[in-house]
Amino acid sequence: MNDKPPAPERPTIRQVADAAGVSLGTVSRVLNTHKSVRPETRARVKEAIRSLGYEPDSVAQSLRSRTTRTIGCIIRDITIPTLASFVKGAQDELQAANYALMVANSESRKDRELELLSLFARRRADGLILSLSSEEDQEIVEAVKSFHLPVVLLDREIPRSADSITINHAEGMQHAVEYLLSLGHRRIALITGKADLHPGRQRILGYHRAHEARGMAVDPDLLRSGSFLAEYGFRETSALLSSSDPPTAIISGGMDMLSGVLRAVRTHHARIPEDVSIVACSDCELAQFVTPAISVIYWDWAMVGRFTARILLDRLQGAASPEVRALRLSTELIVRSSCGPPPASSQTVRHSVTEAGP
Amino acid sequence: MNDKPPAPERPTIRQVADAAGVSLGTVSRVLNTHKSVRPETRARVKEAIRSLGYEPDSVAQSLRSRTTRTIGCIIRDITIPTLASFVKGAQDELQAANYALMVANSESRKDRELELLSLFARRRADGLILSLSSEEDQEIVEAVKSFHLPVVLLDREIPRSADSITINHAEGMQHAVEYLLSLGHRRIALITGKADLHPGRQRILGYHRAHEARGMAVDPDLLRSGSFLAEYGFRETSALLSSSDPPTAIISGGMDMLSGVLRAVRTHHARIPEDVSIVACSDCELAQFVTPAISVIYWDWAMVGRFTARILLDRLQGAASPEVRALRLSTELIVRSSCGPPPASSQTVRHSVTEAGP
DNA sequence: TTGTACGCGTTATCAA
DNA sequence: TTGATAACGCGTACAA
Repeated sequence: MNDKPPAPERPTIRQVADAAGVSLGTVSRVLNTHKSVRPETRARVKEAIRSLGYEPDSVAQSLRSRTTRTIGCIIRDITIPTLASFVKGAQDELQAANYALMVANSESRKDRELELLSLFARRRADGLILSLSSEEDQEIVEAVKSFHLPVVLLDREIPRSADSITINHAEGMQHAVEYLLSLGHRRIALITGKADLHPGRQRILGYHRAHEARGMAVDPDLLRSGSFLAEYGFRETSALLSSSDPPTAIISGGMDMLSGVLRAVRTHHARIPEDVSIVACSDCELAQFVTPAISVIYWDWAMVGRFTARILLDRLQGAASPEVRALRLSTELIVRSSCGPPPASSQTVRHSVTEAGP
Repeated sequence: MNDKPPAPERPTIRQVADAAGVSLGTVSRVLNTHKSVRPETRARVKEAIRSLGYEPDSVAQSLRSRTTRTIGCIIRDITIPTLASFVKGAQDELQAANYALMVANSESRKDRELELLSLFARRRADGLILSLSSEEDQEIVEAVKSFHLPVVLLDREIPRSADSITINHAEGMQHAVEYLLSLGHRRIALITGKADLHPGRQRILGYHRAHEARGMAVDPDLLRSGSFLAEYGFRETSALLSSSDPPTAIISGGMDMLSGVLRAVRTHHARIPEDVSIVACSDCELAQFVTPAISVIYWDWAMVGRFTARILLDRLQGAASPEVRALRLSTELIVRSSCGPPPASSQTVRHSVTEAGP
């Protein structure tokens, strides 16, 4: 019966059936716990499974079930510590539900994103977690919409087209600016990404709100909105610090921008917080262990990951309402030692500039 | 012929064939560039493919080809920045060769590792990158050996059973210790993992070699070999600093241990490098941006990732010799500001202790 | 050069 | 309760 000389390969359900002296259908029923199997045969089949070390081939299962139990995830760069935390959180949750996560780095490049999107399509991912470089680019938005799969956008919003989980950057930024204002700062710089992406847009919003709440005008020169990269943080911090009327506080408005900002501060031999106060967006080892420790707008990235996975799993298990879900997570201001009152010398300068505002 | 009412799904090769008015075999030949296709029909098929937006289903391909173009990777924790760099490097290389990488965190737990190993088996990974928690545990070693797949061990060695890429920690450590000795230090502590794992074992070896080369005995109390975790670094650093005869230099012998060591140093209000010199193993943002910047034993993790992928790809493409390959990467000592001469007060103490050695 | 038919390992339907 | 059989989508001998 079992005449297969060159078969050192993995056993199939067929071989288990032969070994147990039953049909392949019966083995399948045992595996999937269909009750209609006599206990006696069930035991015999289980024994055969054990002795052969049989494990179902998930590729074949996928072909049949039209489901891969695989989630695709496109992020900027897994090397960014906060994103790694996110990935881990999502992965833990997904793995517990027997799903695998496949992560890919886009480097924020549109071509890579489109490529990866089609990669995940070919690989028949069951769902997608996306943190794309644009919320508006038609090609990308169309590509996302064309997926008839559960998609969760991470810190992005494409209204009415996909579930999303976002951070309340506006609120967090407003609190941070209010805090700096309360310390006496009147020239607070914000360096962040462009307003065409949720995080940049919301941070700018919060920045404005905090000023408005005090009836203060915003000096547009203090608002640097171009990129989230550390390199941009370095460049703009350098420019700000060497300007004729430098800020007394700088907010590093990107999750991995802080190193660039700190590098510039050191290059300019500015002391923190004596010469300039610093606040960063999202916590990291660097912010905690640098001296002085940097105050941050905090949220739990791993939890965001778990939530994201939950949303996805709910959709996949049909346990979700048909409407688009949009979760928004609050932030918390963690005060450390990087903020103090503005240097006394800036007091006079301050006024002349507030007047020079728009 | 094409009576499939509810078919808003992805087109199959079948539908492409119908659309082009050829048989399904011909479409397959076009897709796989089998030359024996008349240019005219080839064009017609390509047009059909384009207009239907057809993409081959890689699940079905996998079932046929018995290959998934997927590599499994088990590491301790993707959250460790250095490992994230490794993963990224490997991923870049693999993606270029049209392979996908599936990463899973083991938290160094044996049960998780076995579980993940069997997960990757079920999912029919084509190859594995493993950085396991043990090189000796029989159950694990057997599980690894039982895979008839290309496997590359990351910074681990199981002789004669799988390719491996390791870091020359012994050499790196020896240089680091020699450097500290040359600064005048005579009581240099090393905190690292157990000797049952390559990195710990090799670091301890290098530590001993550097002492031997100077004819110096090693005070066993200065060698703390228990774990690579930051928490262990914190504990042992605390213990060392509050001992009656503290070290004048401490080597943080784990890729993500530094934060723990630094935390302990600060808790004890010790100044770096005035009171204690510090060297870390493997570079990271933290080491670079903390003040003073920490000297490190450096190697390029992303390159290790790319090499690892290369080894794997060579095997998968049959372009590798049958013998087991064992690549070993050199390290480089990056001197920053965390090391200086030992404090003068330690001079007298030093001698009494060298004599008290084993 | 092109079409047909089979098999990859499952699950599910339908008879027995 | 169980066994035979038809898909799932693709690649490939083999036949035409």
